[in-house]
Amino acid sequence: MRADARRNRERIVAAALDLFAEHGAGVSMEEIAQEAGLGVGTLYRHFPDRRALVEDIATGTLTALRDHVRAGADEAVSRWEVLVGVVRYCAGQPLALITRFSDASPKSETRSRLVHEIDALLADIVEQAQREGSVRDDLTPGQIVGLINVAVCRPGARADDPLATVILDGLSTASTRRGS
Amino acid sequence: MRADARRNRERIVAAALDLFAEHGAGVSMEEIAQEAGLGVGTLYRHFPDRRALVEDIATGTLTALRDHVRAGADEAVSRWEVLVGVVRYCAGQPLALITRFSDASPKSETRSRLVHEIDALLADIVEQAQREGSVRDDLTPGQIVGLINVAVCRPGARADDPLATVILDGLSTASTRRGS
Amino acid sequence: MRADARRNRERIVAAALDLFAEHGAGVSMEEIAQEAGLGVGTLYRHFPDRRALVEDIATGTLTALRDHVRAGADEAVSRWEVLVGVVRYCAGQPLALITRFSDASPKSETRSRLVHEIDALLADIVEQAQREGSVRDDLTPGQIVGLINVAVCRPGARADDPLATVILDGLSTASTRRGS
Amino acid sequence: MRADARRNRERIVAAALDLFAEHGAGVSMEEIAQEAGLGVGTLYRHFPDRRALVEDIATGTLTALRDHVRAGADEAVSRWEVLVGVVRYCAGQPLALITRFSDASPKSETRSRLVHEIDALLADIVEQAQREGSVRDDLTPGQIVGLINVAVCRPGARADDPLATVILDGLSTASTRRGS
DNA sequence: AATGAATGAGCCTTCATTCAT
DNA sequence: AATGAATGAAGGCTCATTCAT
Repeated sequence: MRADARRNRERIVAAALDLFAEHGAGVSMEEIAQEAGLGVGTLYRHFPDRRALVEDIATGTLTALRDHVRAGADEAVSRWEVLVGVVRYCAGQPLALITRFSDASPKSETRSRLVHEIDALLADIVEQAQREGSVRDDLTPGQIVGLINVAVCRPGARADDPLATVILDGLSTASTRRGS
Repeated sequence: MRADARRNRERIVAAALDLFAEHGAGVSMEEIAQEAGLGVGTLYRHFPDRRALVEDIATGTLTALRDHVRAGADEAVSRWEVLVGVVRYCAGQPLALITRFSDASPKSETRSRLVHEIDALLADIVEQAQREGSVRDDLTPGQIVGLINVAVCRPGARADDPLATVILDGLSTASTRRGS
Repeated sequence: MRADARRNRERIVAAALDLFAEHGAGVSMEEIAQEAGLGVGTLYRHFPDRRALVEDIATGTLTALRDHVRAGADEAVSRWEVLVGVVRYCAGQPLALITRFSDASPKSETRSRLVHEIDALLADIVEQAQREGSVRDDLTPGQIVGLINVAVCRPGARADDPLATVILDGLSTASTRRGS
Repeated sequence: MRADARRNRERIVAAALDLFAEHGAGVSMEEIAQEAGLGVGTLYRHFPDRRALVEDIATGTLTALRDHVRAGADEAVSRWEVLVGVVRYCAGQPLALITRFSDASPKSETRSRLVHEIDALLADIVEQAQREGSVRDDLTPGQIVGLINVAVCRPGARADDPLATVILDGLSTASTRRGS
């Protein structure tokens, strides 16, 4: 039964992820439970609170992102490729959630820490990319990380989002735009 | 009497604007009425519905923005200055509201129309700016408008927002960055 | 409408009093509202909380009792008559409430204070009664007050409750019982 | 296996007794099971119902009391001593339970029968005590039993409860109080 | 037989909306 | 026309009870 419980937990998270992504943070616990094919009680057995559920999803999403960035940082490819990989990864996720949630709940300690970790990792990568000459160096790494966040952490962001493309393109030194 | 009514309506809108900007979209009708110094009944005399109130605020904000952009377009200054003016104007508004509302309600016809109008006006200005040589032309006007929107229509955006600065700077041909 | 509101508040208290007395403290807010012929919302307009309602009832009942005891203390009759009057008064009330509530909620400051006030008033009266010779003096006033409380503050206590009679009788020096 | 089952049943009853006595009747089945070191399922194997559990506890407590009273009645000591023994016995039990439960559930047939049996036994003893001259005879045995119940069946009653002492003392003819 | 996960009715509470004054 | 009291649907959460393992 441990297996069953775990599966149910996963179902809940998946359902919540879907519903939040599609209908915003206003979705009711009942709806989430229903989408997961379970009773409310089960949902509350796994998460003591609505906040706990939201927190778990946000934390989970952010942790996965952090781990992805870390993994990317360790790969033996150019820093530029790493950055592009991160953007692509984010675009494949319903990261919109993170943005949406940040209004509602008072962002836990854990969540803030994760966000900072991710930003720090990204800033490192950007800095190295600047040194390797693939990213323009007239902006600070912090500014560039800000741009990446905006490009990627918006509701509705997608892999082929023109905005992401534009921003990435605008950061690259490889760009041959501009008469020059 | 008519004057009184108008004043009440304005008070309501102002109160709602303040509260939404400060405490998010969760504010109750009662709170809004109270902030306006009125009873709920009076609020409902002016707005049949919560949706109507929100819609009115969003529409009003967007209409003002459109008018501002139009007025800017008619001024005899460089298109670049017009763009900078638009960004500054937006930054002074609690435009965050627009973003916040866009999640909740299913954006009315009117609202979509206004957004399109604004984007079209901006695109025109951008195109002219590209012709006058003040904005880089390796991006389509549409892409650039997208960037401007992102820079400006986020919760918490401000006039001195580094991101806005960065994006504007990135769009300008005047920039001396990049060895060139 | 002020009048209406007041009447509704009174209806709520009366309904709660009835239901608590009859079915115990487990009665739901919905049931209370229904008994009062009102919607739940109205109940919550008058009492922010279940606790607030319970507290209000308990406090009201105890305040009335205290005032009654005080008034009795000021009357120019024998202290014995005052005691009998108090017992009769209590027996006419659904004082059972007080007892029942004392388990459930963590008895507020106000409530404790009222209980102490009442006990102190009664102890004074008892002491004077002992001096006037109408109450046996081989028990301390405190013990006697304890007996009175028990006689009177039980679920189901009534004016003609034999137990109250017995205890009063047992306290009186007038009793000619006991062969002597 | 049978032994195991019996032990579990006893654990459940003991746990419930403890928790009810300490935290009131609001304790959940889950908590009881946990206190007993068992799963809820096991609890429900032994008691089909919450009512069944409560009933069992009440019945058990009352049966034990009845047996104790019967045993006392058969002893070759003065009836007065028997009465004192009963009061002491009760005071050692969390008899408060009985009182608390009497509000909630509609007291079963069995329970009413036991209460009547006990009262009848006590009334007999009191009557004999009156004949033996140790208990005042200006009250009916029924009234005296009522007093004893009140002295003893209250939440928080203890062996050295001043009220019990006072009442017992008040019933005794041995008392030297009152000038006489 | 024991376990604890799942269930869902029911409770407390909030808030958009209506309506009597 | 303004007010704020009344309404009740709906949401979050608990807990007695059932059931799969």
